[in-house]
Amino acid sequence: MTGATKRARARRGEGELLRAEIMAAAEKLLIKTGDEGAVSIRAIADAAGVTPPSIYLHFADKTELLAAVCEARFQDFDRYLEEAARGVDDPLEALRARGRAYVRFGLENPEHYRILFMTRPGAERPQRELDQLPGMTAFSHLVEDVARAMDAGLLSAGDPFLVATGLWSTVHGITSLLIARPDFPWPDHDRLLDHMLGVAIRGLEPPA
Amino acid sequence: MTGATKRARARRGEGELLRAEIMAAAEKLLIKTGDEGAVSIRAIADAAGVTPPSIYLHFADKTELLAAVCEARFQDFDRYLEEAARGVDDPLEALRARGRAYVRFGLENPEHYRILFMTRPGAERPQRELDQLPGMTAFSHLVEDVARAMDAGLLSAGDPFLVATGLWSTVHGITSLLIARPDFPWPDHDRLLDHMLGVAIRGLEPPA
DNA sequence: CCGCTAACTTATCGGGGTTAAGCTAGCGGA
DNA sequence: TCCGCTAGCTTAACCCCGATAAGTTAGCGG
Repeated sequence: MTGATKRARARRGEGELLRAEIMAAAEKLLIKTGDEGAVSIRAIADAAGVTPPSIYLHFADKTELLAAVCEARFQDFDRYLEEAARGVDDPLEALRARGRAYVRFGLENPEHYRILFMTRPGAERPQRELDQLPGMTAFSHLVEDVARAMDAGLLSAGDPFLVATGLWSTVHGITSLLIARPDFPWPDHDRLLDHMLGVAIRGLEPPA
Repeated sequence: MTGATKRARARRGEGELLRAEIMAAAEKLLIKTGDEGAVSIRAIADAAGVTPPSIYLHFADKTELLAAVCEARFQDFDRYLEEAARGVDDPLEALRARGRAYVRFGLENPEHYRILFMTRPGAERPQRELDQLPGMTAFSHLVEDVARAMDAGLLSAGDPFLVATGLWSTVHGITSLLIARPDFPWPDHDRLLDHMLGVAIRGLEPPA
């Protein structure tokens, strides 16, 4: 099954064009099949109208390709969360909006989410600089928001990094479980999420 | 690299012996390598002193084998959690102990945990009966504990199933993130976990 | 001693990631 | 105009994988 017509060779100096076309083909396959396993080097090459070894002219190996695809998608992540929190005055409501957006984004891009946040980075992926980690700017914004809420006295004072890490773990927990175990008899997703966000924020509020 | 000496054929009527030996070999490989990808049918067969097709006399396919291995390990799960909660009088402290034990078990069996709770069940694994899901008895015990704490007035009244699901998501969140993203600059694990359990329980307590 | 069958093995298929080596279009220069 | 060089690919191959069809062998019942 040859997917695309054979691609014409790029002109001199435009070899990088193929890189983008490979990523686009991989992205399309990843979304269409929703299964990392179905996104093979051969299938990607076929969809891009190219032979498999061509891919290695632009990516060291398959994991690097998939990482590039997922990270590209997750560059929208921070923007998406900021958008959701924008215009929400109450800092606690902003945190809630951010959490809801996080889960929504994960469920709308389940395979990207799975690859980035639910698989162990093999020994191949070297230790990356902290601020290079995908989603790190989004996390920084979360820490800032938590700190703001603490300063405003809406959350009890404490370590903003610790609290933000806990909130991240919480929204990741529900996101990843919904992705990994769709067969579980989940309560209504919004009801569960609102419950969890309510519990988390109530647990963080200063004692009355 | 031939791993084990060639295994002697089982005697008549004892064919089931091989099933256990295959699972033992797979379990050993899974723990030693810590990588599902390294646990190939061929490697398992080699370690068991058998040829690859023999495995298919006892398991329909590879996922069934790995599922059997992981579920066997997780039969200890419920016992492990109950043990941790036993003898703790305060129901809230019992919940805490249960949560801590959950995370500990996951981190002690990361690859088992990953396979069972961090991968999408493919279309191959059919919808299982609810009470056949691995870890389901452990979850039932959690629901009961939550209901008891509500009855005792230690948690505000509500839907025990919803609350238990939220607690599960919370401990799963920290467990799975610690497994999937060891490169993140985590706070001390115990500190983070205690913080999260504290927040969750405080958020569930009846208003003072 | 024969035959049946449980408990395997041999041989093979199609597909995967990856690499070494070859080909070719087209630009720079003479 | 033609040559050579090299960017941008392809051809061919290797070794691994999961899985299956068909064959073999050991040992018990008669």
